[in-house]
Amino acid sequence: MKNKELAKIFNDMSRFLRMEGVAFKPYAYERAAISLESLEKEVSEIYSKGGTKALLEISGVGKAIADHIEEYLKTGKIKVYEEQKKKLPINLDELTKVEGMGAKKAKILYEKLGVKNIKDLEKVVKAHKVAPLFGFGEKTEKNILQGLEFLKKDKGRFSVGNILPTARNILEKLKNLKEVKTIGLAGSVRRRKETIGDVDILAVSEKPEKVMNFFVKLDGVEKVWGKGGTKASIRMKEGFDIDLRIVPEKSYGSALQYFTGNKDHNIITRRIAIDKGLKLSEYGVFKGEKYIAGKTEEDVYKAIGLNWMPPEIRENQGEIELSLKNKLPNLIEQKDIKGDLHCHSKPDEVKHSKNSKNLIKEIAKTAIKKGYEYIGISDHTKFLRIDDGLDEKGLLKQHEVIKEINKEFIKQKFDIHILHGCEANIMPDGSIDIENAVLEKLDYVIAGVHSSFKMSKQEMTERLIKAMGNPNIDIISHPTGRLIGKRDEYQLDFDKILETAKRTGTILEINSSPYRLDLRDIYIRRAKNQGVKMIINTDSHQKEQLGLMEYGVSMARRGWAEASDIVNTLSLQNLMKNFKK
DNA sequence: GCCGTTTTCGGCCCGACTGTTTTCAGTCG
Repeated sequence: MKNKELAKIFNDMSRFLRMEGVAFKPYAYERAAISLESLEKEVSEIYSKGGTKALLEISGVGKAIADHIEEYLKTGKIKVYEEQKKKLPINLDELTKVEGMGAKKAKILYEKLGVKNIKDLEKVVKAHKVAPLFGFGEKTEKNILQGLEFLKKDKGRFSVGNILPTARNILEKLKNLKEVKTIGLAGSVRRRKETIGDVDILAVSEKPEKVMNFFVKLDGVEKVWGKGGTKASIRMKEGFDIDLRIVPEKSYGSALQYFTGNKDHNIITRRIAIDKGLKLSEYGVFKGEKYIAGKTEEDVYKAIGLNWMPPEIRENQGEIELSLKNKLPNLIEQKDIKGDLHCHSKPDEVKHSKNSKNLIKEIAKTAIKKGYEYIGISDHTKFLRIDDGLDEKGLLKQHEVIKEINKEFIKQKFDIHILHGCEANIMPDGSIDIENAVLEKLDYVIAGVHSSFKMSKQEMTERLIKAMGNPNIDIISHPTGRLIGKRDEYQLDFDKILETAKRTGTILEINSSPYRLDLRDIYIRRAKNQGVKMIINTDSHQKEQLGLMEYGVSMARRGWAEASDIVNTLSLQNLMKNFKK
């Protein structure tokens, strides 16, 4: 993990240098940081095997930075960095999160007003001490204040599950304008990041003013940040921003390429262009003044010697290297999914109502519409009293109900098979809240942690390892327990979890709920690399939520998963082979 | 500070927009 620590330090050093007005050096540190972040090997390992000479092999690392790395590995500190921090003891990470605050402004505010962090910033802004400063003004002060309030309200980022439907809606409205020739989403929404800062939309139009005027007057616009000839930016009442850019038709592909990739991906692609004697910008690929490509993304990547790659992986995590070698993964797609095994019905109906079949039938019919081959009902179990968890008796009764529905469906020629499972609870000691004798009778069993989240890393790891050792537990639901923006993942030795999953043949869930998205991308990639099987489920509590599958699939794609890594891409028969009994 | 089919010096990703200025710096993506 030294790679990450060093990357952060070099990023900080880069920003310090930028604040001092030093030219070009910041780039060098930034590049080294990017390089370290995407390095596959541990830098400490590289150093222990080959010394500073081996460090020089890392791209972006030269003599000075190699020395810094060596110093850090030996002493845990880098002297010049510590000195920089002493000279300017400000929390840059925090301050630059405020919209409109960059490194230079932060430095001035520290020197003139002693601002070290967000709290200080709020104080001086509210006391109107900022506006009179040279280079600042009334508007800047007001913008900083708004930026601060925005950060407080929702931490500045929104769940992709909240953003995507609104974004699609607006896209549709713009698409209907006759002045709009082509339009599409870019940015982190297109990459399907779990949280989105703002939405980027790109369009081609010969009458940009008309499109812009329509855009800033859309329903739900709270504020217009700015509107120029080719770019406009609005704040929606829901609290997030949307940027619209109008580009020439021959630049649509290059603009899409540029506004989709994350920063690192773009820096690298532009550097690759330079190495080939070309220039890549949002306007196209150029050789000198001459336009070479830009109309489509495919053209752009091809012009600089790369293969087109799916937006979800454009994060400089090795995709560029693989693209050069023609070895990009064949990512899983929504159409590969053959069923959803984490669907809740209303256990209450099973216990009390005579019509307990109805909801399960509705869920199954929704699944048929989605083209699924199977659907799994997996309700909570008895420990979760608040969610009407089923006890052993209830589960057995539900099992009979589902058997009957399957028989009815066969008669009526409904083309789906309903599997019966449950989502049992993993108790703090790793035991399960339902007797094995009953679990055995079900088609499959999901188990998850729904209580005591604050255990030590060792305890929580042992808790899960014990559950995975249970021969009746097939799937671990939402394995890290995080709730996006609300609750951190619990402490877990994920390497040990992967090792155990592999050894015991336990499947890890990719939970599609936009509030969970758990496993997240980086864990999916690690699971894939270890050969651990995964399943993408919706955890739906209403039949409409079966549609959340797309978020799970996107997360899986961000984790580089292919269909072969995900068991619910298999036919029913082959799926069953992945269960323990 | 780093790098090299423009290779040991000279360039580094790049353009739009805002707010402050009065020709441009800072920020963003």
